Parts: sequence; C-alpha cells; structure tokens
Amino acid sequence: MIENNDTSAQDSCDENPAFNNRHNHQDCISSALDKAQALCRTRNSRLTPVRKRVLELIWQSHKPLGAYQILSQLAADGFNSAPPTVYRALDFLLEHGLLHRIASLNAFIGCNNPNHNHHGYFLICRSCGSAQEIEAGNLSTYLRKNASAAGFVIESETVELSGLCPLCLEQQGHSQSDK
Amino acid sequence: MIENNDTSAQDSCDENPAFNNRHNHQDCISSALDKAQALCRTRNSRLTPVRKRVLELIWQSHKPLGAYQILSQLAADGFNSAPPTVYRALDFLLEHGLLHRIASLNAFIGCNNPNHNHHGYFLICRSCGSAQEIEAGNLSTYLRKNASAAGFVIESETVELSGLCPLCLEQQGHSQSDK
DNA sequence: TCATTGGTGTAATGTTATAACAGAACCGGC
DNA sequence: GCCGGTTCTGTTATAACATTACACCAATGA
Ligand SMILES: [Zn+2]
Ligand SMILES: [Zn+2]
Ligand SMILES: [Zn+2]
Ligand SMILES: [Zn+2]
Repeated sequence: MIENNDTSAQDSCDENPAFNNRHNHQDCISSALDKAQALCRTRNSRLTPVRKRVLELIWQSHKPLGAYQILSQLAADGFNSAPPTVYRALDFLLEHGLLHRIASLNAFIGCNNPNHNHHGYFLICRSCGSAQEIEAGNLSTYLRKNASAAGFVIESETVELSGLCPLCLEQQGHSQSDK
Repeated sequence: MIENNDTSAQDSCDENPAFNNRHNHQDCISSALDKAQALCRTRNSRLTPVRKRVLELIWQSHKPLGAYQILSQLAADGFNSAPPTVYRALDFLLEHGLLHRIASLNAFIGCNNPNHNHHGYFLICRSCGSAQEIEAGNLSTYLRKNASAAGFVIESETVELSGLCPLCLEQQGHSQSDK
C-alpha cells in the first residue's frame, strides 16, 4: 500500500502529499514535529505538551481540522479541554507559522515550511476534505502589483480554492462509468 | 495583467467606489436595487420585502455586513427578526449572485455585476472595513491552470486580500508625519 | 376547490470563538 | 535555595455566527 517503488523521493512529503495516498505519512508528522521543536528552540519559545499535541493532531491527516474536533481529541487524551485551551495553542502555532487557518472552513492545517516567511494558497477537495498548500510565488507578486494599481497595499492574502482532488476525480470517473 | 481599458465609466460606481469617498453612493444603492429587481423579474423569482430590504441594507455602505448586524437593522424596521429570516434572505440573494460572502470576515457584500457569471476577488481594508470587488479575469485562468498541473479541478475560488486602502494609507501617512 | 409550492414565523439548538480572572509553572537574579 | 516577574494553564461564562425542525400562510395552477 504505502510502497514507493520507482521514486527516489527521500522526503516523501515534499511533493504533493495530500493528494498522494502512497506517501509515508508518518514522515510528514514526525518531520513537522521536529521542525517545530527546532524552530521553538531557536526562538526561545516553549512547545509545551498541549501545543505539541495540538500540532500532532492537526498533522495526523492532511485534512484541515476544526478547533472543536481538536478539543474532543485532547479530552480523549486526558488533557484539559475547554475552548480557550485549544485556541491558545492554535494562536501560538499560528504566530510561529506552524499552522494556517482556512477561513472558508473555519479549520486549521499544518504548514510544512514554517521557517520561510511565505504566502501560500490552498487547494481544498470538497469530496475528501484534503488540503494542499502551494507556494504562492508569482501569484503574490501579481496580486500585489494589481492591488497597488488601485492604491491598495496588501498585508495578508487568503486564497482558498475548492474543488476535486486527483484521487476523488478518479473515483468519480469510475462511478460515472458504472451508470 | 489585469487591464481594463474600457474606462468609459458614466456610472460612478463602476470605478473603485469603495475607496473613493467622493462618489454618489445613492446611485450605487438604487442601481443595485434596480438590477436586482430586473434580474428577479426575468428569472420569475420574487424579490420580497425582506429580501429587498436586506439587499438595501447591505448596499448602504461598501463595508461587508454581518448577518446579525443586518438582523438588528431589520428589527429596527419592524420586520420579523430571528436568524432564519436573515439567513434565508441572504441565501436567496447569494443564489442569484446579488451578494458575495466574505469568508474571512463572516460577512456579506453586494455584487454589482450579478448577471455576469464571474469569479471576483476582494480587497478589504483592515482599517476602515471597506471592501472592493475586482473582476478576476486572468487570475482565475492562472489559478485553474496551475491547479490542473497538480491534477486538481477548481470549482470555487475564495480570494480575499486584506490590507490598507488608499484613503486609510493617506491618513496613516498624516499621522506618521505628526510624530 | 383543493393540492402543491414557496415563503415566513418561531423556538430551540448547534458551532465557532473570546473575555475575564484566578492560579500554577517557569526562569533569571540573588 | 528563595523571590518576583512573566508566561502558561484552568475555569466559567458569554459572544458571535449559523442551522434544524415544524407550524402556518399565501400565491399558483390544475
Ligand atoms: Zn503526509
Ligand atoms: Zn479528494
Ligand atoms: Zn457606492
Ligand atoms: Zn480603509
């Protein structure tokens, strides 16, 4: 199942992990936690148990997770679980660039490039719920240039594109041919 | 590049009304209501008093309005005012393209191009709260092309850019020079 | 007329997020 | 070690946003 035969990928999460069900997802999780650990050390910030657990829960799939879903998992773990607990952890992780908030879903997803100060955008599958962050690059430049033509200065970008991922498209194709 | 060369704007609302405090805003409102009226007639839909009033309230400024703000205004008008009332009206207006929902603000703003089936994006001033819809044009094409390279098919786009509008930038400049 | 449809009234509830304040844990200086 | 400031957590309550479910009514068209 999770075999990766003919790709020389060492880091299986660098490609398009969310829409590739053959990648080794344990690597995604542990790599994200390692990065977070390192980043917090260099910044003299504390990745406390709650914060770490929240980050881990969010990374346990590539589907954006709602605050109250996280909350109930924390409760199952025996952590304290009242809304402020999880929102404080989320705020911390957001501030450090370890997460992004998906406004159109009221949900949160891990960022696997927390060091680089970037503007990403998201492809979100409406069928399976997976989301994939894409580096904005030109897009951001383009938007800023256009905005400045109107005298507007962009400070933050929310670009969330909903549709069907490759995996769900394939499945839909199958079910259509069944008709 | 998004260039819009046909700047034969007679209608004072076609330019950049949200960020132009000198435009005749009554024209914005009445033109929006007229368009809605006409559009509903051709579609055999009913622009009932509540629906019309909600649309009017939303158009009374260029700032996205929350559902409960609308609700309290309806109450002041003597309309029934429970959440379903306003959400039903909003759903109707959204379906007919007369409004857009701003996910990052949980708020609603009028669309002044309800006939044309389009993908707009928004410039939202974090200081004064005004928002301006920009026709997407090439942006949409670009996003879809990039997504399809990842095997993803976009169905809907949420592009909300937050920052400072020209008017607020100018004010900020003044207050800075006061230092 | 009567059934159908679409719109509204109303109560209750669900979901997402924050305020406010008390207490505990951590950390640097002594 | 102990102290004092800061940061983190616990707890209660509430704010803000949105939906469900069901009853009623009014327009439409056999
Ligand atoms: Zn993964
Ligand atoms: Zn999918
Ligand atoms: Zn106007
Ligand atoms: Zn402004």
